[in-house]
Amino acid sequence: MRSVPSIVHLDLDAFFAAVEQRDKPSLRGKPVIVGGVGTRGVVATASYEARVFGVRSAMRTAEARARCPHAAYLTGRFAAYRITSRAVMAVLREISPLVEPVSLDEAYVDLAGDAGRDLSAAGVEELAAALKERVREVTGGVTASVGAGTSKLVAKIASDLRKPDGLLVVEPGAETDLLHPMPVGRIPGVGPATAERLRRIGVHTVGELARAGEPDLVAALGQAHGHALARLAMAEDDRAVVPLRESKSISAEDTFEHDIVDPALLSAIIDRLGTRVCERLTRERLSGRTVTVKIRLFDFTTYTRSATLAGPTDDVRVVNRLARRLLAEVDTSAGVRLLGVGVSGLADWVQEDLFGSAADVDLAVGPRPRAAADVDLVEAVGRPPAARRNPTADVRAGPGHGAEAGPRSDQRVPGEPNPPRWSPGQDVMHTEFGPGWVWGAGLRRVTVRFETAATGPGPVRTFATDDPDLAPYTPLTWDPGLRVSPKKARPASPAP
DNA sequence: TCTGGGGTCCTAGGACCC
DNA sequence: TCTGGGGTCCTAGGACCC
Repeated sequence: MRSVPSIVHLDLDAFFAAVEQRDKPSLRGKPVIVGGVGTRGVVATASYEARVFGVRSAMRTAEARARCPHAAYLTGRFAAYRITSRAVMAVLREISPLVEPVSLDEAYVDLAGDAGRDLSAAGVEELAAALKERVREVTGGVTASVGAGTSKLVAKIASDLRKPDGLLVVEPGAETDLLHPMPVGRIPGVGPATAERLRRIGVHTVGELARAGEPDLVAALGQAHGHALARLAMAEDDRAVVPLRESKSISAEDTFEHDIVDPALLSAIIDRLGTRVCERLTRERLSGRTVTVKIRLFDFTTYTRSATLAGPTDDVRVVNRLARRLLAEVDTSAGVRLLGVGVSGLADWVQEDLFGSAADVDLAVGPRPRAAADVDLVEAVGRPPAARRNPTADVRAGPGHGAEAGPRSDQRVPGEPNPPRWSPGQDVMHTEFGPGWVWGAGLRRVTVRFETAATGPGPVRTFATDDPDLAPYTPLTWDPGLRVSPKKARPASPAP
């Protein structure tokens, strides 16, 4: 927790609905509801005029229609929201480079770091008031609620308290007086399930939460959640404002107007969803190893099935084939309400499929080949730019980093002992398995020397990427019985 | 006419490795 | 041959957020 209220939280009021009212003057002053308009739709955003009738986010659209039949019901125009959001984020970055967008309509700003700034409560309030005015200008009239305080928690709660179009700076030292009377559900991260568990141990307010012992909270909520809430209740929150968050998964899902039984149709939908995901992967220059299929049945029971490839891919054929296989693991004969496809385990480099085919990759489901650090790399060249996701590879690093070699997971024989590993000081690694991988995250060129028992010193092969910016993930095949020579026995560097 | 779509983080158990 | 602890990876599900 800081000594000055230098964290600002900005929240655009009823954002989607506000953009609609801005673009269609006839909607101004009227209830506007943005969300799914079908029979299974839910409300994404309700304008304040609609909230008067009790319409809320996440409410079924059918119920919203019952409460507020005269409202305008609109599906989202996300391109417009995105453009408006970008303009707001740009305004925030004029104030400080430390801007963390939480969603299209929400962001934190860290004012610390600018030594010359007046970070007194009065100074921050003046800045926030000017900020609200700038946001209104650049968005064409969309209003924002702004909170500021000594932590993310306090800034967020402050902006919540003054919605809509409000401003609150919480003075340092006043945090617990503000928080303690509140119901626990006001703390972000405390939803219905957590609130119920807390109620059962007699905790209803943040003050009671602060007085509860951490051991009791951990027992009721688990280690991470219990510990985090015990701290938040005492306004202890040192979470940083993180300007750049890397995405961890990309997914697409669809709820159907009517439940689907036809397997061929389900398969076709899986393909469509997988294609959507891969298009995004490609556009964002990402690839991923884990494919997940989500299946919601007619009765809302929900299954996920996932499988992890030996190497990352953004290949729509690979993703779709695997997704269809995962779909087949679940009995869908009674009707499917929702299907989803996701890819996680993201890397920001694309597999260079130099020696394999998509079909090979598809087969290579299973854990990534385990590390055999210090494998016989004759030479490894290339360090990725610091900005890239994969940190600099250290060829001599331990498991999980740098160069690895091992059998392809799909080539392992269950029950058989694991293949030999390379260890420092070892002269020769005998490989008795078939096809193998050499993997060098962050490397651009990898040279491997082979030596066979039969032929003596064997071929030297170099694997490289075309794009100097990319790391290779190079599946290569070597012959059973091949021996690999150690680094210390290497000859002069071979030409690539 | 019950319950969206895009995400993140956590837990727990099993496999496997050292 | 047995025992065991710690760590990582993978899978499935759940809570939560906007």
